[in-house]
Amino acid sequence: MSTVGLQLRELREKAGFSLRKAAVAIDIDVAILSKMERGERKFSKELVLKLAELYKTNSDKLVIDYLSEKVLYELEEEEFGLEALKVAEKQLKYKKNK
Amino acid sequence: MSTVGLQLRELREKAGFSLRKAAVAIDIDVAILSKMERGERKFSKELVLKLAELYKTNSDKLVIDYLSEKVLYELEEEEFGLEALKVAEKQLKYKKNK
DNA sequence: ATTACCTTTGACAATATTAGTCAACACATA
DNA sequence: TATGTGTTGACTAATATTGTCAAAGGTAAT
Repeated sequence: MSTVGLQLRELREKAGFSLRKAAVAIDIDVAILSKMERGERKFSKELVLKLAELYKTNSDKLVIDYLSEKVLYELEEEEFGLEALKVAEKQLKYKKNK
Repeated sequence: MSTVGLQLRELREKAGFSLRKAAVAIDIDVAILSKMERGERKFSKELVLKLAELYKTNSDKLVIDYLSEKVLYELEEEEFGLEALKVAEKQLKYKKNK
């Protein structure tokens, strides 16, 4: 399950766009959008932003979830995934204070 | 800087392997190992494990750092990188208890 | 100064992964 | 039937990753 996909599907429906209309509006093939919403294909950040704009919604949470999914994808099945995340977090915090 | 690269370089030197010998032992081109140790190319997990074994050292920390680097690479320059990590962590913890 | 190592570098080819295109399908409804 | 909906799979194109190779430059010993 892709939460970004589900979120964007809901947003699209609430905004009254058909899959085709939305795809045309952001200039991609309808097949791609269909697959992305269902998690069969990964989103790109660019498309997440375009869709958020199209649906007139704030993109922050969407982007965060998008990144989170990307990270989890890399860590799936990894025994030390959680430890790796903690190390990454520490490094990132440190970097921010540079 | 790649901490995995640096760590593996130190380990190699302590174990008394030349770059060439180590590369031969794990069956890769010496150029690749050279680049990996210096962070010019990404390691694969498989190679990290092979090298750890070659150097007779525990691989856990190396793997964790390897994964952490991979994750940070995806998040570099991302405004919401830290938030994404936290979401990912939460999801991973949840998943572990399934 | 040549031999024998070492590491680094860059150009190139091979492969794998990801992204995009397209046509057809199934479903519903006017 | 005609129109609009979303889904699917096969195919191609583009991009990224990996592997190969030859050559360069360094160091040390003889």
